Amino acid sequence: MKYSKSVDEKWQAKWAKEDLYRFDESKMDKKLYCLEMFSYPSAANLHCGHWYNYGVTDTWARFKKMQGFNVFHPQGFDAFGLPAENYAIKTGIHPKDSTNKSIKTMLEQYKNLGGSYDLSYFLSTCDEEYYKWTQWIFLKLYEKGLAYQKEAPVNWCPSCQTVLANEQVVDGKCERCKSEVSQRKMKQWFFKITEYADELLKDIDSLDWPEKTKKIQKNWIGKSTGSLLKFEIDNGIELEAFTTRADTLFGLSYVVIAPEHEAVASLTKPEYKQAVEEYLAQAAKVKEIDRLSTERERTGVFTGSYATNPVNGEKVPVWVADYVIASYGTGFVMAVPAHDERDFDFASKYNLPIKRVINDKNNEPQPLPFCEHGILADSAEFTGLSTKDAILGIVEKLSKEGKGKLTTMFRLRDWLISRQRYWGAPIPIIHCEKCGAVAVKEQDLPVKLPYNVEFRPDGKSPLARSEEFMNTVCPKCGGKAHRDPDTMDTFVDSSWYFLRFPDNKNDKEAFNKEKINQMLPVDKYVGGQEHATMHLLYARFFTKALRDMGYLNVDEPFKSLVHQGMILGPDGQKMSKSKGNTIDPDGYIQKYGSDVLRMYLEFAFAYTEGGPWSDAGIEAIARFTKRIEALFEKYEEAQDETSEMGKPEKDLNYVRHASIKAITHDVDLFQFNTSLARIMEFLNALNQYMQGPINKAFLKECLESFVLVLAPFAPHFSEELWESLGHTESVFKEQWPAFDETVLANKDKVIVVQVNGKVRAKLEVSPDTDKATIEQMALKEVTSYTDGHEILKTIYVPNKLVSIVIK
RNA sequence: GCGGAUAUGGCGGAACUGGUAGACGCAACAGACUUAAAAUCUGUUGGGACUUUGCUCCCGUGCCGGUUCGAUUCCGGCUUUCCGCACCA
Repeated sequence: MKYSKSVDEKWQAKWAKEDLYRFDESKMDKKLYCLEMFSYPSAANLHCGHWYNYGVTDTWARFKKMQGFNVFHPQGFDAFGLPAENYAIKTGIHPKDSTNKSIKTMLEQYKNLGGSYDLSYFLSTCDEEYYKWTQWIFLKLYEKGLAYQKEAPVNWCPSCQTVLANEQVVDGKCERCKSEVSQRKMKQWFFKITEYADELLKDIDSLDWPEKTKKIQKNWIGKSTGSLLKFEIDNGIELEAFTTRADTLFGLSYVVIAPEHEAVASLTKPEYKQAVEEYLAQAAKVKEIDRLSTERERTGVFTGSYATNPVNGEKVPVWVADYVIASYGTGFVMAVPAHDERDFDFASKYNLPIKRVINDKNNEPQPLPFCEHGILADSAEFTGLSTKDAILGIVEKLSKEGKGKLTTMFRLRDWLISRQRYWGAPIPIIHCEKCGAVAVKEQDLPVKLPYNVEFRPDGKSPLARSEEFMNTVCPKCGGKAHRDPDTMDTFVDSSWYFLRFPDNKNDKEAFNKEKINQMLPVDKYVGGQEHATMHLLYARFFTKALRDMGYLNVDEPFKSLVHQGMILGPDGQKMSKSKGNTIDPDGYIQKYGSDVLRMYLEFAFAYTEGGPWSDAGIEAIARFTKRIEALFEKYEEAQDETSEMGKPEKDLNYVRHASIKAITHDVDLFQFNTSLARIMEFLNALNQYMQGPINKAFLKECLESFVLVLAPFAPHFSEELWESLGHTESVFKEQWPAFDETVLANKDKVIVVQVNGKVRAKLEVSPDTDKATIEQMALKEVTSYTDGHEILKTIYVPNKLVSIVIK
């Protein structure tokens, strides 16, 4: 037998014919939901990243199937999105046509990859049967007050001609096309994810996710505890400021309002109007990216107004400055130059007073600005208190007068979901002149995307130009009305697809409650870390919102999460067409077969790390498969020379069980590289055994164990080997092999003897030797080191070592 | 700036809860087979020392220090690279 691509094809056909990977909905007690983040349909071949994600995770899924789990392993497509639309603008090929064509070719390629998918659960987010329910969820969120429309400054990408969510802006640039994002005021739809900020934060701790991802998500939500303090302005209005350091209130020397704040005009005194207006105009011109820079010098102007310090009645000037962010907190802050770096710089520049009110923990004055916690100074009755106690004391005093309270603030903003583009799910809202924004009736869903549309983007959704689409009647009053021309962010589609998979054919509801409660959470979710603050956060939000609306009973969608690393070009650089260092997996499958590619990716890297592609590495795996073939050929020709279970048999049996144990442990943890290393060791032991007289029945048993542990790593190849051993059923119907602890325990142990921490001898002892005997043997072995020295103590670690400490 | 991760042979990477550092593989070298080469198989392979070439000794997991009988692993302080956040009050 020679493993090659034709072996792949043979078994792929058999699997399909047998429907081998069918999920059994009757055995829910053993269900295991294994999911890779679904992919975007692309016209190009699968790239290394796809193989690394889908191929390698498939090994885990197959392993679990052999362990007796009823594995649910679906496959689908995140089919809406900008690339298809941009492609349409360029070529004139309709997104629907190009997408469906891409899906077809990609499905064919997923087959080549040998994935154990049950395609009867297939879904594609651009299908009407799917986006109907995306729209339905929008309506539910709208009913619940979790979807709302507001006019707000939004991130505008001039190249994509659409608004972006905060999460899609990276360093002031569009995450997708890297164009500089500008600010525009527009009326847009938002999802109130901030309503769930607290729970989203709190539940992170319960997740089996990479610590780093949890940290990123926590930071993104960005909870900070502090207080809201009320400042009376001399024009009669009251403004609230958020601060984490209410203890510094006696050091207040001015307050600052953000330029975008609506109260700016009302509190600007006439004689300062010109200066303030000039400043606002100038601030508006500053590019978002510059404004984000911490290097930039802080600027501002005095408004002419004064605010009253709520704790002591002192009047302080009100300034406008763009170092205050309008969208965080209240857009209005108190400034304590002595104990805040920004305020210190600003006060120094504009000659504002700087008053020390915090000393260090030993109550010693420190150079300013001193931003740490400490002991209060010069703060009336609070002098001498610690920062912590002073915050409580001051806020308590203020709260009695209705001027302050403890609170929490989040960095997280609401999720802007409107997109001025065509290829997405239309927002199911109708705008009526009389009734305003009116929800489309549920029975009228889906709001279908019209096919005949002019794609040319001009800042408005292409749908806005489609008369056929736009013109409709108001569901409330029956009068003339028009549809919302925007579509939803594609992250909306992917925020619930894992809920649709288990019930993908349901035409009555988005998913059946009972079914989804049994199927969720996803037990193992595998995909890139770049989704830490977008997809993974949005999907959690949807799950919690749908739970609160009574559609399911799970708190978290993804119980356990794994991020695959990235496969780099052979030069160690990120693969990119412009660098010319891309690797096309297709050629390698043609040459070696898909199992070789899969095993190469598994063996060459730590899964969560990834690393540079190496032709020598894949060649090594090809040799590994050849060595296996050679072994099996040799076995077939071998004579049965002994029926004994002598030392060679016992040694091989030990390696066999030790390998099974190690592989079982490692695959479970996504440690494929070490798993394959153990399989190689097992192979080496088999080869060594075959050099002596052969007990053929025993050898066959060992070869069967070998094929069983190899099967998830090399599914096609293993089927072929399994068949060659005389089996007629698929190896994936077999149980994952068990290991025998007694075989492992009965092996002689090597005990290391250390003297003062250095290895000086090794003992080989039988497993039943007792501690006293081992210590005696150890002492005898190292007399040349211990002679003439006093032995202070002896440490014995069972099965491992004896450590002798001498003077 | 803040937060997190990372650092191990020529290379990819192992090392369970503090217990033989370098598993497994690549590359390299030597040998076998061959007229020869490729392929294959076998062996060696972290560095150094030697007036005992050894079941030898010393050094060695980014750097400096500490805890411990014993540290790649724990603690403190640096450095590198990568990542996240970044005027968040």
